[in-house]
Amino acid sequence: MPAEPQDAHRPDHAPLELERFLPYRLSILSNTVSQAIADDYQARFDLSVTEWRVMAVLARFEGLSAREVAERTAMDKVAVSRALARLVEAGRVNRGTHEGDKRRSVLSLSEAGWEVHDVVAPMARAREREVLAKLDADEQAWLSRILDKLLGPPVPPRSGQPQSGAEATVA
Amino acid sequence: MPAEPQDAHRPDHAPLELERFLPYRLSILSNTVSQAIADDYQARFDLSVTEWRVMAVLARFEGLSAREVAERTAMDKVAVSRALARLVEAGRVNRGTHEGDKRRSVLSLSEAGWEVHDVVAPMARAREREVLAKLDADEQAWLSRILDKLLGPPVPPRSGQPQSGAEATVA
DNA sequence: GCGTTATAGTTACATATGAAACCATTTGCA
DNA sequence: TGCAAATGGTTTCATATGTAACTATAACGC
Repeated sequence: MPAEPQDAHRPDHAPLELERFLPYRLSILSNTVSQAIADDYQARFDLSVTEWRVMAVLARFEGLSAREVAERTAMDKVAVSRALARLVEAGRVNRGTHEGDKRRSVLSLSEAGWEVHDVVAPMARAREREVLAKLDADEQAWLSRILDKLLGPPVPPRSGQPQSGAEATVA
Repeated sequence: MPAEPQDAHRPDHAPLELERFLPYRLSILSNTVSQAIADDYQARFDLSVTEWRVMAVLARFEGLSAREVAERTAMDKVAVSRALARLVEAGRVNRGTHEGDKRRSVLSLSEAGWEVHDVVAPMARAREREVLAKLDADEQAWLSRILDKLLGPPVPPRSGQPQSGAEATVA
C-alpha cells in the first residue's frame, strides 16, 4: 500500500501536485507523442528526431543555410550542425556553398532524402491524427487556439523594448 | 530573403508544416515552459529537473521506495537512482532501508530538503501561473480537460485486452 | 528447505546534448 | 584600405540520458 499524501500532515509545506502541474503534464504528453512517432522511423531509417526535423524543414524550404534551419526547427546551431553532418554523410542532404558568402551552406534534400521523407511524413501525420482522434472537434479547435496563444509572443515584457535572448529556445 | 515554400513546386511530396504539427508544437511549448522554471532553481540550488521532480514527489509522499518514486514521476528507475544518489549526497534526502524487505529504500526529504522545496515550489507555481495567464478562463478549462483526455488511457486498443509495455513512458 | 524466477536498485557503456572555444569569412566603419 | 566586431559553422569538452548487464534480496513452486 503506497504512502498517503502528507498534505494534511504538513500544511506549511504546500507540496506540488505533480500530476496536476501544467509543465509536468506537458512534458509527459510531449515525450509520449514524440516517442511514438520516433519509434516509427528511428530504427527503420537510422534517423534521429533532430535529423528528421531538419529534413522536414528542408522539404519545405530548399536552399536554406544551417542557421536558417536552426531558426525554423527551434534547435540550436550545434544540434543542426551535427544532424547535417550525419545527413550529408548518409547522402540524404546535399550541401553546397553560398555564392557571395562562403561561410553559408546551401542545403537541400537529395533524391534519397526525398525517398525517406516521403515515407516518414505520412507516418508522422498518421500518428498526429491518432492523437487528435482522442479529442472531439471542439476540443481540437480549442487546443489549436490555445497552443497558438501559448506559443505566441514569448512573454509580453512589462514595457515596450523587444527583449533579447528569449527567442533562443523558441526562435 | 529566405527561400520560399516548395509546396507548390513539388505537390507530390506533401512536406510537413512543422509549425502546425502538433507533436512539434508540444515539444517547443514543453521545453520552453520547463526551461523557464528550471532556470529559476538550477543554478541557484545546483538542482536538476529530475532531482526536483523526485523532491516534489517526496514532499507529498513520505517513505516511498525508489521504484514508487519512479512510477510517480514517470521517470525510469536509472534516472531516479542517479537523482537520489545526488540528493542523498547533498543531504537533501534521507534514505533508509525497508524493514522486512532489505531491497527497498525508504525515502524522505531531510530538513535541508524541505528548505529547498519550500523555496522552489512557490517559484514553480508562479511560473505556471504566468503561463496560464496568457489564457482566459475558458481556455484554461479546456486545456485542463484536453490534457486529461490526451494523457488518459494510452490508446484504446482495438479490443479489450489491457496492453502491456505502453506505460513504460508514462507510467 | 531449495532451486528458479522476479524484483529493487546500481553500475557500465555507449550515445546525445549544450556551452564555450574555435576557424573562416564577411561586415562596419574610421 | 585596414582592422575590430559580427556571423556561419564546426569542434571540444563536460554532462546527461537510455539500455543492458549486474548484485542483492525476496517470492514461488515443489
